[in-house]
Amino acid sequence: MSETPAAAKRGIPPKSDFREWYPFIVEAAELVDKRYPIKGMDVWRPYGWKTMRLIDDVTHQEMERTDHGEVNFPLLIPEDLLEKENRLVSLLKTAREKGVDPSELRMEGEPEGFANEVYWIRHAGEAELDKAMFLRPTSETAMYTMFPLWIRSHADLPLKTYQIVNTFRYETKQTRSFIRVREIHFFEAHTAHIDEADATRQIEEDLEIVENLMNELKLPVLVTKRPVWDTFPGAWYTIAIDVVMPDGRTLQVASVHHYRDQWARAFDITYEDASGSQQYVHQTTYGMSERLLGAIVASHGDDRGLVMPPSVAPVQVVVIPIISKGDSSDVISESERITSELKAAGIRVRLDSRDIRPGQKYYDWEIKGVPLRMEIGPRDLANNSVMCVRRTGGKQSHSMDNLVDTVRSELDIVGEEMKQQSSDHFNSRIKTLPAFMVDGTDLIFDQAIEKGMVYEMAFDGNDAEAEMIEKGTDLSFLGDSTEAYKKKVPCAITGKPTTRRVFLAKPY
RNA sequence: GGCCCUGUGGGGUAGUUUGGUAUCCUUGUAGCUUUGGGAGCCAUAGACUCCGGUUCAAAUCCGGGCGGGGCCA
Repeated sequence: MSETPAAAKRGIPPKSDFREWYPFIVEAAELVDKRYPIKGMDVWRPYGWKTMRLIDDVTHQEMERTDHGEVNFPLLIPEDLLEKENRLVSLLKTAREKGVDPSELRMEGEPEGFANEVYWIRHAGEAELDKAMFLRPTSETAMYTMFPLWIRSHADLPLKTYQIVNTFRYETKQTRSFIRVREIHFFEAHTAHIDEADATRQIEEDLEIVENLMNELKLPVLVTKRPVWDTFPGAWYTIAIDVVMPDGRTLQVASVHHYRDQWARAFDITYEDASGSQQYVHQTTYGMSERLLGAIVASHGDDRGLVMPPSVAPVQVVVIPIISKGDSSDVISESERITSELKAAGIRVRLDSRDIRPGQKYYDWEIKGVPLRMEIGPRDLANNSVMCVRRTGGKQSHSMDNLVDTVRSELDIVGEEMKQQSSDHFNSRIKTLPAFMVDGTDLIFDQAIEKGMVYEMAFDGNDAEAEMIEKGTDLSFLGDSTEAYKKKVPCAITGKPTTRRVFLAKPY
């Protein structure tokens, strides 16, 4: 990919230099302003916030469709609830360790959970508080304090709730807009069920929601069950959704957790079943964040700027009048007319009537990723036509008649092209791990491991063997693909036939 | 968590070694030209991260805070 002269003039780094391109583009497209003086806390600008809101709209629609109720919990959580969570997490950790062969154990993980990365509130004015509070890093403890009050009998189940709120994590590592931030625009769904099987059905519904959403955003994803050592603290298992970024590293954009009745036991969430006895509920959670926007920026953008999926583009169509001397009033009035016609049809359209040259306008809207540009000049007017330019490429004159239909189909084409391009990239970044031999703790590969790739392999080994592969490849286990191999394949390390299909990658 | 590097107009930079007048590009604004389907010219605006120290004098040297980047665990 080479830098276009126009892009160079505007100072846009080529996308192949992703580390430079990404931070430049999020500011140049006016998604955020990073100059706010706290690390990892960007200011959302109107264009960025509108995009996020449109992504949230899709989420809301899916929640509505699946009968989740929206709630809104307080930002602050009292200290003792965190201790409750920590006790649960360490209890589970111990249990997990007991159930596994010690030789297979991995000596890592974070027994403290979120404790080290929460923001504390210990004072009100100068006075120290009797009861310290913290800013939610996620809302399990807050919600599960209320769930026992809401759940009495089996008739109250399933309880399906969600909220879209800001959460806080004190990140010490390098922050990056949308990808790693300290104040997170967060979506979390929390459900409670009558038994494990019903909770499992919820997990399936969640994955269906993920599929719908990713289809709207034109993002191909890896869906994997995380390895035990990478499971969310307190979860029975975790299914994570990762996007493959332009540099081949993966970005986790969503995760779904099956808690079984583990949290219910810690928070005493019970219901009375049909026979009159008390039972613990089984719970799930489903989380997503502004990383979705980060993935859109990274996946679809090009050397000239962003490319917005039509479903969430704040401006789907920009109308640019090409003014010429003399009879410019016709061009302007016609531009206004088609703008209101499209607006009336529910299309997000903007008329750019600024008194600057058209070329300047093209650059501005290109960098913002507007899917469709319509140019109207005297020549078009004479032919009863408009010039349509797709952000994904292609320029075509269309009749002014049936304009709404034309725009809809042009937007669909942009969406299809985005889908095609992102899945081409996705497929080109996934390879089968080359065969290797084990020499002590070293791995000797037939072919070199390429940087910037996601590798898949058949795997049926233990944790120690997994760790050896991670060290030997300098990649991390994402986990078991939800789409296993159809036929049994020999495990890459033990040779045992297995259908387990594992992905390895360098995660963000 | 440990170690190293770094901070100059809105954005990107030169200058820091050797202390004294801050460079260029971009952007903004005004104007000229072009009369507009991705132009050019001129003028102008705008900066040394903060606090302290050394010094006649600090962007420059020293210490600390805050911010940014990298490497290791």
